[in-house]
Amino acid sequence: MRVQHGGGAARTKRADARRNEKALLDAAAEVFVASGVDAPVRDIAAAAGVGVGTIYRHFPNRADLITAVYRHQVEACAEAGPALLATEATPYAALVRWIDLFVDFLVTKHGLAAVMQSDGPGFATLHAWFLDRLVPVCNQLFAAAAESGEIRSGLDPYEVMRAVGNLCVGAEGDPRYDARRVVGLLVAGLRTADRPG
Amino acid sequence: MRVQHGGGAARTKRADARRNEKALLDAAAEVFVASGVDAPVRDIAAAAGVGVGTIYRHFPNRADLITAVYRHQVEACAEAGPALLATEATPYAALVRWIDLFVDFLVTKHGLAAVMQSDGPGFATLHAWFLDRLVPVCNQLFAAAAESGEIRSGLDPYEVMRAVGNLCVGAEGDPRYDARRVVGLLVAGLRTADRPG
DNA sequence: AAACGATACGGAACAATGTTCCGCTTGACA
DNA sequence: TGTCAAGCGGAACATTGTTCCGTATCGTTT
Repeated sequence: MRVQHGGGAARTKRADARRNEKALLDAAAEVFVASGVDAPVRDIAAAAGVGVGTIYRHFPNRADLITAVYRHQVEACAEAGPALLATEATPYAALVRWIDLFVDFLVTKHGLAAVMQSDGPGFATLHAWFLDRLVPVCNQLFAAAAESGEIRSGLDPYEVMRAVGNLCVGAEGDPRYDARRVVGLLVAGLRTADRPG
Repeated sequence: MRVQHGGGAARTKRADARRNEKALLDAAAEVFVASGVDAPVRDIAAAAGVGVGTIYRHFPNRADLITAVYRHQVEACAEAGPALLATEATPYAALVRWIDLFVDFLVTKHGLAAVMQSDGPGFATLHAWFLDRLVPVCNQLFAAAAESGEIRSGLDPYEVMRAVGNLCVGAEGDPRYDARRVVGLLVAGLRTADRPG
């Protein structure tokens, strides 16, 4: 008899399936580091020692695999927002540090930023998931920094997050382009024209 | 006897070849408008009424075709720089208007911005050509605006141009993301913290 | 006008890559 | 141990950029 059955509860998965899923996630993470996020599906399958069919059984498409690989890190970034707000001297300082965190995350994953704004069918999911998770956090930081008069009001967190993501595209491999620096410029543009103090 | 021969002068091309090249450029321009810059090569060939081989005879790869299609518009944008500097009230105003021009150009060509930062082998050419032509113009505007104390000094035109290009990626199709607005934020970040007047 | 050779053309064929399909294998449970 | 749904491997398919080569065409020469 099944451990769980019916009633809408999650079905137990076979042991080999669980094992393969983990192998896949680990292999994908390694391959992404070595060859970039746009590494061929076949390479990932080979690295995990499974067939391509197995990938697609666990992850409906490439984007879902990418999502799964980075889920924890995005989660950590999201959770860092409120923490920074509590820790830093001012809301604006917290905002700056949080965006730094996000930029570091994107820039250190070869090609992740590029894939984030790809308009392929499956990537909409990835895109949406990232933003759904992070935009509310950004919104909270914006609200606090606007409240303290350090940044303009009326900024759209979604739009700014997308802008920051876009600015991270193609960093790495071009010593003349520093994503952190240009994001710094953008964040400077967020400040109120007339600042208190 | 050949009209021109030897001595390094350009070889005369056959009449049908010239005709096909023009047909190709016209067809490509139309297809790009209708289906985006990432339209399949076959579609362009079909629209021009030629075989794919003919495309590759005239343009070594997709990127070269794209370059050829937009050459005139980029040229016009480059030439607008000095003109604006002469026309507008202040260098900063000229800079703002010029960047607007560039953003409009990128945003109205579906997918052009996206392809600009693709790291494919052939796209390096496209990328390089755009920047080679526009960075000096930007540099001139920056120099003037820095001179008048309206923007920070030490800004790298190449880096800022790339940033603006990146910000244009994926505009269109997302009513929540307005490239012009976020570029405005970035440009605001260029201003000196302490402005005269 | 006819012949000829270089130029150009068309589209089949190749390579890379995401995705689907299906016959075979295997783990879980009776 | 027998059964069978869950799971697996990898061949096959679809799409797209690019190359190749046999054939057609243009421009020149006779």
